[in-house]
Amino acid sequence: MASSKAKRAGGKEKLMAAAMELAASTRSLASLGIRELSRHAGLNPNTFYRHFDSFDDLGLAMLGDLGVELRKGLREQRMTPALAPAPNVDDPDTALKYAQSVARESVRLVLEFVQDHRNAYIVGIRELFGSSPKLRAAMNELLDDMARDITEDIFAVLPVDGVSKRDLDEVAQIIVRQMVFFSMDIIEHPERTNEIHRRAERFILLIFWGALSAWLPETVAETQLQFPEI
Amino acid sequence: MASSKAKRAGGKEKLMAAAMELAASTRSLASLGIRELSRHAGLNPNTFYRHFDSFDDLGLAMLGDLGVELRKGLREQRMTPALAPAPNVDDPDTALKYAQSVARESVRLVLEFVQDHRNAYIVGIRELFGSSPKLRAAMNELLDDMARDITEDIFAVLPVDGVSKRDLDEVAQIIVRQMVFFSMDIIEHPERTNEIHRRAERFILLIFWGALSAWLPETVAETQLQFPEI
DNA sequence: AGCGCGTGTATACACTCGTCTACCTACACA
DNA sequence: TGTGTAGGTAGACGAGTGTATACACGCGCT
Repeated sequence: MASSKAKRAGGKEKLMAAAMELAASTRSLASLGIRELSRHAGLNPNTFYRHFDSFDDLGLAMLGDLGVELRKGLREQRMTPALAPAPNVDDPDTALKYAQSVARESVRLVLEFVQDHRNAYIVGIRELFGSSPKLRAAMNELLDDMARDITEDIFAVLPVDGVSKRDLDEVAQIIVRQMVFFSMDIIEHPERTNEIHRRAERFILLIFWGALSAWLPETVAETQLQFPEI
Repeated sequence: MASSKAKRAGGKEKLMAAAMELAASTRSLASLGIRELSRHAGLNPNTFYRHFDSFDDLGLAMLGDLGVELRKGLREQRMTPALAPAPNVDDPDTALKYAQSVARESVRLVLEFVQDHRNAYIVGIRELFGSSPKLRAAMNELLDDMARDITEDIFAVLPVDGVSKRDLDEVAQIIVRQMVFFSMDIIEHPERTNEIHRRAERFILLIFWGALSAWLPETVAETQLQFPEI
């Protein structure tokens, strides 16, 4: 890779990087011009055709990259500090503290990732509701995959009886989708980071609280659990 | 209005209608061309300049229209059938049924509105995450206003002690935002209408269930309320 | 009657766009 | 050593773009 003459030095990557910059700061992916893009990448317009058939093509490549990086980044850090000590689910107090720390840790993880990959995220979210059906579908799939990741992780750690994977997945999807909004909030208002983290944590605990009360009412009734103040 | 010669016949409205069609079916608002737009509206390109300074201008006008129509449509139907009989909040069973019918009615209302205003919704949601900061801000404001509407309505009907308006507003915002996704789901998959309605209802009940258990735990503990099967 | 103004049109100019054809160069491999 | 091929460039074409200037019509004034 990377020859001495700086010739074969990955025009594809340059194009994708340029596309990310332009799409994040200026407009949607589909509305970029081939010439504008190549100009920004310091390449000849025709080079685009060497690597991509269309802008959907380029978009799919970018979302693919974002997806693997995101899921990898989240997965590899998921089973760490907060989750390492397998909790005693029967003791309500530790279970609550455990859930709270997991929520806090997960929120921190995602939102920091967002800020570290600002441009990629902007493009991704934009295309989630953008004009290209292919990109919309790809982005939706990515979100659903993330939800499934969450579900599996939870199931692996807490194989709760009486809660179907299907129900859990529905909740996970709700969370992932809501995080899209929180991500956008933090991108647009980085100065409100603390508030946004707090709201995201509250939301997650709230929905799990609802799920717990709905699915395992006797557990909640028996133990006088108190929703934490956050 | 509307002269005999069909001359002064509202080019502004024609342009906005054409913009809605094009933006919904083809691409984002900002990437429309003036010529393309006017052509689609059957007007001369320069006519655009008579009415709008920029595409942001046009977008703001469209979102403004969508906003008043949406909020009006929802408000005027809010205090109807399901809510008319003021419920007995102290009787858990009727309270639950009440909440359930409100949720179902609200979901139906919103999602039917979405399907009746498909194009407007597509444009609105697209610009919510689009490239124009002004339009993003306007759309976010619209959502927050809707959340405030909900909060006020709930407070008017159920002035629950021990629950702050601020907390309730946070939940309302979560709901409104999640409904954006459900709206998109129903636009993209109208054949799954029933499933999507069910999921939306479940979500709303779930989050309220969580809020109830979190804020008023004794109420839930005292009465053996059961989360409904839906 | 005369005038101003809001609205819509016609034409023209300079520019950018996507894409086609042709050419160049470095590497892989036989 | 020769050759095929992937990656990158150059130039040109016609079509479409934003917008400026100038013109046309109808209404509400005074």
